[in-house]
Amino acid sequence: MSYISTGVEYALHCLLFLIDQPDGATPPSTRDLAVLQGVSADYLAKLFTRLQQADLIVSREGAMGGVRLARAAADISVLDVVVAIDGDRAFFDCQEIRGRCALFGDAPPAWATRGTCSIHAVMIEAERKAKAALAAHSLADIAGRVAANAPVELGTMAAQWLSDRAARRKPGRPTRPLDKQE
Amino acid sequence: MSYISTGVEYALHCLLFLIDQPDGATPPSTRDLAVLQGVSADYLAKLFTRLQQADLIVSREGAMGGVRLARAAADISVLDVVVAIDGDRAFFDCQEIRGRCALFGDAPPAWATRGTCSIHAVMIEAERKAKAALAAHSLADIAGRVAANAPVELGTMAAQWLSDRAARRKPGRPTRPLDKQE
DNA sequence: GGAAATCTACTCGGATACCGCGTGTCCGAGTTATGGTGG
DNA sequence: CCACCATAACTCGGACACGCGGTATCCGAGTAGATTTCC
Repeated sequence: MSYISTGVEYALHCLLFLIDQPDGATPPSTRDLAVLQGVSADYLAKLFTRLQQADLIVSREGAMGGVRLARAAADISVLDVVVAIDGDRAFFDCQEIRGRCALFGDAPPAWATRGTCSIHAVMIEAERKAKAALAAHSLADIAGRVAANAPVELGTMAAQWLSDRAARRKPGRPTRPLDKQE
Repeated sequence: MSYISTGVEYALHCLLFLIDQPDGATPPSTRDLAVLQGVSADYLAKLFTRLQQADLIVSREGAMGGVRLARAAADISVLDVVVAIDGDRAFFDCQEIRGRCALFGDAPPAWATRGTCSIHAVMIEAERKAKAALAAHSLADIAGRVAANAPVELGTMAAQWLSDRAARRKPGRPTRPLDKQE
């Protein structure tokens, strides 16, 4: 399976649309974002709770609630999102095979299990290189590259779509008496 | 799950013991290696067929057969082993979410799906960094680092163990007539 | 003494079982804004 | 006019179903060396 889950992909795509949201307006809901991206709303909601626990977003509960970036897009790295969604799962989990070597019988000598396994060390180094690459890109960076390849009206189109969708929410409309319904 | 399977770990540990095997002697069998490492023999055999398909080892079939490195340990990188065992599986498989965006309706415009996804590009870069790190280490490098942390007699102990084990193989001893059994 | 038969120990590859985990769904609980209702 | 209530739209989090793929086991087929047997 791939190292980076599709959950991370969903989250990143959605987070890009949270950039440049006006501060006062009602924030987009996770359902709005899910429909916008064509992904499962329930699943995305679960992903966003993890983003919230990692302090990448702040959420407002209740009607007219929603979600917004916790800090500037330039201060959220791709690695932040990966760790928030997938946890800091290991690139490679060492089974400590060196201790099981038949040369040692049942009791491996101390020098055999001291320090980190030489093979493991290589994997750790590769993992660090990969994570450094992920940490080097922020949400703002990616958004800039997306904008460079898209027509200028994309930003306003997205903002319009989200605000339309927010305006369509109608909390607290009790079911009208039947005689007054149209 | 982790990106690098435990199969790679098994293979690497075993390959280290194939370094410095004398050329003329009977090569170690995969079962020998499995016992030496305390690992499932059947599973390891399956792994070694993949190493053979990747031309990292050469195998000799039949009795007194076995396995040996196909080239110098300095010319086999960790990445070679990873690719041979796990295949070149993707770090991240892009679902092309950008094409599903509700802004586009059913027909995403050409500019939206042209080139590689900006998010995917970041992942590809991280993957290349990781693979470069894996490619930078050879079997010989690792063996050198293992030897540096172990007593000097480790090498001869391992060679002794393997040649003892090879000597114990007794192909072609037919079951003796009952009257001659002890 | 040499050829054939026999037996053992390999590699190779397919079939299959097990199981953890990523993906996705469903639902109840708690929270909050809105609109209607009654005093 | 104001307090209250019902309702809708959220977030949060647990429970659970499903399927894929890594790990592991088993077994038959083919191959090759060693030993015995037989001519």
